[in-house]
Amino acid sequence: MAYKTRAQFVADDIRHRILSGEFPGGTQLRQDALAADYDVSRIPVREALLTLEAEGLVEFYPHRGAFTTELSVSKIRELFDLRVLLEGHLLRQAIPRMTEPALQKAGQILLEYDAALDSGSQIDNWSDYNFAFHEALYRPADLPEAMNLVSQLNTKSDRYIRMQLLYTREIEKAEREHHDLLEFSRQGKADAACELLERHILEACEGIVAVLEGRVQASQTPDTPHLERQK
Amino acid sequence: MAYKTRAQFVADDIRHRILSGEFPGGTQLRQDALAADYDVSRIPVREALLTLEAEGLVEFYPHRGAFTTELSVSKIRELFDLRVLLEGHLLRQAIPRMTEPALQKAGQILLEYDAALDSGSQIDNWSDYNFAFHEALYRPADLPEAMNLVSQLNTKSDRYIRMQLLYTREIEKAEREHHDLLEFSRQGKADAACELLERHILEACEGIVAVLEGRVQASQTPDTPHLERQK
DNA sequence: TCTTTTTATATTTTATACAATCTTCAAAAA
DNA sequence: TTTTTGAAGATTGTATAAAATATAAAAAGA
Repeated sequence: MAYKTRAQFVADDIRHRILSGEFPGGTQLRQDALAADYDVSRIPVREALLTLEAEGLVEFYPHRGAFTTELSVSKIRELFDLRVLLEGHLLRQAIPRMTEPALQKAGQILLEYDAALDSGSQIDNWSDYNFAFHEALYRPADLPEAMNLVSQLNTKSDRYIRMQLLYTREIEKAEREHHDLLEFSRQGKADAACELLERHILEACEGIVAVLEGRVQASQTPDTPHLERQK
Repeated sequence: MAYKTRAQFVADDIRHRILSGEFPGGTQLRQDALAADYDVSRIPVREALLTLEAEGLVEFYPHRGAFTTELSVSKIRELFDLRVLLEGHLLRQAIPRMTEPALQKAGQILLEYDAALDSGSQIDNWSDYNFAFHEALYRPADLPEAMNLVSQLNTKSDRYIRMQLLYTREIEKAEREHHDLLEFSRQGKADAACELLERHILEACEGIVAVLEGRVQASQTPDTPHLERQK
């Protein structure tokens, strides 16, 4: 399937490369090199980078170029706290409005992934599945702006979630919790569901923080950001 | 003071023109015309429009151009509900961490605006003052990501806040509530402050909805969006 | 007359070329 | 030895020009 514009294609691909860890935090993204990579001029590359800047994955320094951003532990904690707040809000609005087709849809996504899980490591796809399930769960709330914010938060933290999954084997646990979450939702137990959701998110957060802090002393010091943070 | 790049200057100015109502929802923003306006080429204009797209003020339709977005009543309600959620979170975190200098700063902003209020209509500046005060109040929470989301929500709803202020005389009431908000914060009364904040935001929302629905039958039918909404 | 196809025009999107800015590295002065 | 200055090189930011795409208007067929 063809993309609408080259800028969009390039943006999607660079995003993937950042999220997959190919471009770690602090690396400079040279417009020339990327343009050559995709065999396009620098203009669509520039537009792609601007899009990614808006998503928080990239930061522009005037006349110095674009660099991938890096999140501190405190920022990661903040992002996950916000996820608790917003996703809790969404789930609480969604549960009373939950219809049978919506429940079916969410259940189907779970089953599909359960099957995929058995066939081997699917870390690359896990983020998408994860988000698809949560989205299906929140859809009945019919709050597109809130969903949009949640999506933003997910994009920003996605890199670190992947990293955690590479180091720990928490996918199965998350998957079990997803099943419980769906069951609570089916039964209309909003309080129990939200409580579980909060634990679900915060424990993932702590897992990431543990990996981050563990990795710092496991390998050498990680790449420091190439530039001092401005402002 | 000079801007860093032309694209940023153009983005700031177009944003202002959208928020001030010069470009109502649904108007097409032609790159040619804007480039001529600012006496620059179309590329910085394009980049500015991309920035504004990320902020939700503009939407691109591939090969058809950029159009200013328009919010439905339900979307406005959703935005203000999210403001309640996030700003409540921020205020609650901020109050226990409130220092004397922070309180002073917020108080100073209030006094400055009180003074400006007497000297005449300042609707154009009110949004900035309003945001500056709220920001000062939330700053002790030290949650930049949350502040960022709040800022986004404000930008999106700013047009409608201005509109309300043009039609109703609610500035004084909001100003009184700001003083009360600061007083509760000084006294460490988090519950009372958050409750007031919630009322403060939701009443503003209802004011906007009233104006929107009133205006529709006051003047003729407003400009319909030039394009059918896609997706 | 109505529908479908074709052509034309306007606008966006992308490529190429140029200008402005920043970084680097060496050389000179303190 | 350390600091500062300045020119070369590299990279970004912008302008102009060409290509691609969508809207509209016109023409052909049913």
